Amino acid sequence: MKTYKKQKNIVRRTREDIIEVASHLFSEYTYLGASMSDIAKKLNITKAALYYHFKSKAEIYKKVLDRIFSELKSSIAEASSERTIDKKLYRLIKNYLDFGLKEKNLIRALMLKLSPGSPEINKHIMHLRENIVNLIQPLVREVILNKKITGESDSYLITSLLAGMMDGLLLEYSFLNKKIDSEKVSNQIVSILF
Amino acid sequence: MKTYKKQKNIVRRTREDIIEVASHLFSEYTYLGASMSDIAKKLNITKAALYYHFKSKAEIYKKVLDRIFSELKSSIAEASSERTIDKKLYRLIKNYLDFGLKEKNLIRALMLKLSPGSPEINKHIMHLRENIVNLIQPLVREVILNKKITGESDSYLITSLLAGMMDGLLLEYSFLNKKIDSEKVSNQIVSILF
DNA sequence: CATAGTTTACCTATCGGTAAGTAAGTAAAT
DNA sequence: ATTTACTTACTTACCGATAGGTAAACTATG
Repeated sequence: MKTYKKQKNIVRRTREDIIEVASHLFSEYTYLGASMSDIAKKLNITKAALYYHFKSKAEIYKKVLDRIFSELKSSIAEASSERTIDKKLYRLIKNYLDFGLKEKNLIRALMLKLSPGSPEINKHIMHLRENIVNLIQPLVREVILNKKITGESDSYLITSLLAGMMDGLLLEYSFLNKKIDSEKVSNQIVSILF
Repeated sequence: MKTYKKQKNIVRRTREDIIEVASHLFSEYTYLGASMSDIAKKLNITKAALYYHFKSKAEIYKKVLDRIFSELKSSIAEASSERTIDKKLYRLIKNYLDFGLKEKNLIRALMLKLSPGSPEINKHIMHLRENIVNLIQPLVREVILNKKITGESDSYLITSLLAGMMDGLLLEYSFLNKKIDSEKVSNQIVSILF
């Protein structure tokens, strides 16, 4: 039996480093705009080394998206821990906005289907995107039920509006390089929506 | 002996044709995702012919964006012709949504800074984008003044929210390939916002 | 015949990706 | 303790394909 131990004293985190660096480059220049060479150069390794750790560019990209998604997910989950529904909603919005501001560019890929090219990647994004909507919708439904919103409203549309509003806002502000006061804006959205 | 394509009675509008075709390809595959060869192939001409009409890929792209922008602009302008403020707002939203649905993908480039690469193009988009906000904001301000919206609201934020909501919605629906009932949604937005 | 419009043929740069080689470490057998 | 077998984590050097772009020859038409 041959059990090879992992190397001890050296902290091996090349894979994570690659994802980290790739994350920045993809978010800045999009999937097609950032090349494997670019990523390698920024890491001071060769392109071939990337292919030692990942089997393709698409695989790196998917891992990048997965990382962003899981961060966003826990950020949204945090909101559910609030006690009152109003607070939940407020926290959801604020966390979402804060997250989007931090990850300025990459969230676009996740939200906005910015990956041309392989259907494989599109499918992956589609899947993540659905997950996000599913995270938000229950909370919105809860709010609607609680507030007894007027007839026409359905939770799907409201969720779309809410998500759209947040995404759009983030884009607007990141586009113009404006600062955003997430607390103020969150409050405004809450008061506007319900 | 080479036989070149017949081109006698046909109307020569190659430049417009190029912009038309490029528009579709850019919107479907983004700037980086659509190549000059792709454009040429779809037009049944050669790549070199493109360079007879345009000096670079970037120039074609800018012209494409300009065309989209002017269409959007007149679509927004239409709203101002309505008599009551409520109607204006409704028309603004509906026209914007309808336009966005028609030009599904390209509006993204205009709205969402999807062009990596040359700063030249980014600058161009920035400029168009500002113009659009400037078109919308006066109407929103008018509505706010008229409705005497509650204290905290300022027209810039509301405009951002509105634009964001519309862009976000369009993306959401185009992403999921859902049909959108622009009348219903427009009404919902109006009633939610004000 | 002049010229607008197009094609052919080609350029260089870069793309994603791969084959082969290797220094350095690890684990087990001698 | 040394050797042997093997792994890890790379590098070098290259591949075919394609990118944007250009020079020059060609063709159709007014």
